[in-house]
Parts: sequence; structure tokens; C-alpha cells
Amino acid sequence: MPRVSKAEAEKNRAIIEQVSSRLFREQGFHGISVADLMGAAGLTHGGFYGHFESKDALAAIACTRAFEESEARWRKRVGEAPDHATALSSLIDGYLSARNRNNAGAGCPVAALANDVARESDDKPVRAAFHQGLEALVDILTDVQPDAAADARRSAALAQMATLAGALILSRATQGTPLSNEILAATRARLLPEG
Amino acid sequence: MPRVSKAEAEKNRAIIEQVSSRLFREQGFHGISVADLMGAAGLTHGGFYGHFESKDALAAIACTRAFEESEARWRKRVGEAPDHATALSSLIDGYLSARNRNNAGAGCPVAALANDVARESDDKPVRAAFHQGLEALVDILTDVQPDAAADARRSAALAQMATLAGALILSRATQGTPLSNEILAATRARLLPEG
DNA sequence: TGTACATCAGTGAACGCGCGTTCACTGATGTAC
DNA sequence: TGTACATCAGTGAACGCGCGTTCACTGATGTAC
Repeated sequence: MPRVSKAEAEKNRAIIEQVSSRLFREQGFHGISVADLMGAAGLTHGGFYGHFESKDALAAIACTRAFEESEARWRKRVGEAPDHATALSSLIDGYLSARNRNNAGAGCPVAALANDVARESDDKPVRAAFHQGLEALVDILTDVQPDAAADARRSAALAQMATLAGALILSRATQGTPLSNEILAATRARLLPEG
Repeated sequence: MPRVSKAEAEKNRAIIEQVSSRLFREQGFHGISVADLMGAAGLTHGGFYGHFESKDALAAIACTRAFEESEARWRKRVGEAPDHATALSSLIDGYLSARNRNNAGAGCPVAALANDVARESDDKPVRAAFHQGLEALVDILTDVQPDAAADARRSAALAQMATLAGALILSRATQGTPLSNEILAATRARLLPEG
């Protein structure tokens, strides 16, 4: 069983990262153990430190992966829209959906990880990963704002990002009650007054 | 040392609740241990189960306490304002301040606990406590909305609550970077276009 | 191309530690007379 | 009011358990000839 080929080892590493990216978003950095992450990747826990320096290091990598995933999805949506206004509506509609709320592991790391990241100390690598990922998503939102001065577009994008993440977090915290859907609908109405 | 008077035992219980309300907001429900909570209250861990059924039960109580504290602070602000518009501005300004961002333990439980609550299973008592507290804060926000139909005011309040909590959470996750202040300022500008 | 051997990816037991919870115990409090 | 005693708030050792991390080991992979 042991000593797998270099290609397979590389694949195993990718699987660990992918699985961790999902499970960290679902359960938090401290809500899932190294042994469980490895188990979900189909491996035993001992091999973990052959791939990663520490659990904290993997957290940063998994966070970056999650942002890359979101970024790609956002860019795809924007690319498929005929204009900026449609792109923005499409991003907002996708974000504030019950589907997104119910599947935190596949969703936006801003909503899934912000609270966890806020509690990590400044020297933890995941903080830098989160910051960089957040800037990338905000940049996409800035690009699809209505015409205005650059700083006004960025400011609008920042406030929208906060609103989107906040609404998703609150709807998850109240999942199973009518309030949960109410929050999504009210926020959609606020951000898309025309639709 | 042991067998303290009934009055003192009551006081000790209140101290445990108060200290837990702060420390849970700062570090999360799973970020602080029963022994540390009791230590912060000046007691040893063994006496915990004389006061509370379980750590989960205390979490719900501490969550309710935190909401009561916020609710009282909000109501005080509203009471001191000459009109609804001023009250709303005052709430938003207080919420989106660096002071509030830097002191999660004394701040809004919506921003501090939403992610934790979202990950608790449905049967955990803290979920009901959070839901009830959130409704109470939303009710206050609804009361100070500009004149409109009741459902429009509630909808606006829900979206504002999501925006406020989201902005605070994101500014905490990026604390120490310029982005953190930028988020607060941009969200303030969005919610208070006149100021 | 075939053989001998060094490498090293993955295994699973073990490390020290902290967790939530339980419990026998202590001795001041509170009560019955 | 004073005394005898039951109560019970708080202590600290102990419980079983899971955590992140380490390490001796295994045996297929990859390489040197």
C-alpha cells in the first residue's frame, strides 16, 4: 500500500486540499480534525505532514483555493453577461440564493470563513490568504459597478460585499426559520431595486 | 472556602454568565473552555455543573445576555435621539466604528456569533436564543425606518442588519490592514448617504 | 532491457495535552428545636 | 438567643476522549549500472 508514485502523491495532495477547502468552509478551521480531513481524502492521518507543514499552513492553502474557486465562478458569470448591470445582478442573485445558503462548503469563503479568520492571530498565514482573496472578489465587484469615479465604484463594491456576506451568514444562522428566507429576499430587494 | 452563602452563589452565577457572554463573543463557543470560563469568573471548573446543565446550555444563556445588552444599548440610543432619522444614524455610526470592531467581546452578538451559530446543529439551544435576539434587534431597526408600509420598513431593516453585521465581520477579519477601515467607511457612506 | 538498491509516500502506534463532565470531599451556611 | 446538625457551593482529582504532531516502519517506486 505505501510508497505511491510521484504522480499519485501529487494527486493525493490535491485531493487533501480540495476536501479541506470544502470541510473548513463547512465546519471551520477548528471544527474538523487533521485525521478527519485525511480520512475524507481517503488517507490515514500520519501522512499529513509529508504534504503540509502544519494544519495552519493547510488552512491558508485551502482558503486560497476556495477564493480561487469563487473568483473563477464570478468571472465566468461576468463574462457571460451582456453588460455590467446584468453581470452585477447575476452575481447578486447567485449569491443570495437558498442553494448557496444550504451549501456552505461549496460557497463563498468570505461568508464561510470571515468569523474564523477574525479570531486567528495576526501571524497565522490564513489571514493573509483571506485578505488577498477578499481583495480579488472586491475587484470583480468594482469592475461591474455602474460608471462613476474609481473610488466611488470601489466604495460601492465594498459595501455590497459586506451586505452580501452578512446576509448569507445571517440566513445560515437562522436556517430552518422563516427569517432565513426573509433575510435573503430583503437583501436581494435592497441590492436589486429594479428586479 | 466552599459553601458560600446563597446570595454569593447567585452573584457567582451572574459573574459566570457575564464573563462567558464576553468570552464567547471574543473567542467563539469552542474557542474557550469551561475551565477557562470558570477561571475568568474567579472560580474553579468543578463548580460549573452546579450552576448550568452543560456548556451548550450556558452558551444559549450567554447569547441571550449579549443580545439583551445590545438591545438595551440600542434602545437607549434611540430614546436619546430627537427623531427616527437621527436615531438610525446614531445606531449605524455606533455600529460601524473602530471602537466596536476592536472590542468584539462587548459588541453585537450578531456579528460575533452568527458564524458559530450557523454551524451548531438545530437542536442546540443557542440557535433559538440567537434567532430571538436577532428578531429583537431587527424590530428596533424597523421602528426607526423612514415612514413606509410595515413590510417595507421591516425589509429595509433586515437588509441593513445584514449590511451592518457583514461589514463588522469583514473589518474584523481584515483588522490591521487598510482594507479594514475602508470597509467601515464605505459601508457608512452607503447607509448614511447624507452624512 | 534487467537487476540491485536507495528513496520516500503512506501507515498506524504513540507523544503530551486539553477538552467536557463526574464525583468524593470539605466546611461554612442555613435550619430545626 | 443558642446549639446541633443537615445542606450544599465550591474544590480538585479523575474519567474517557480527541486533538495536533512525531516517528519507526513498510514495501512499491524510481534510479544507477
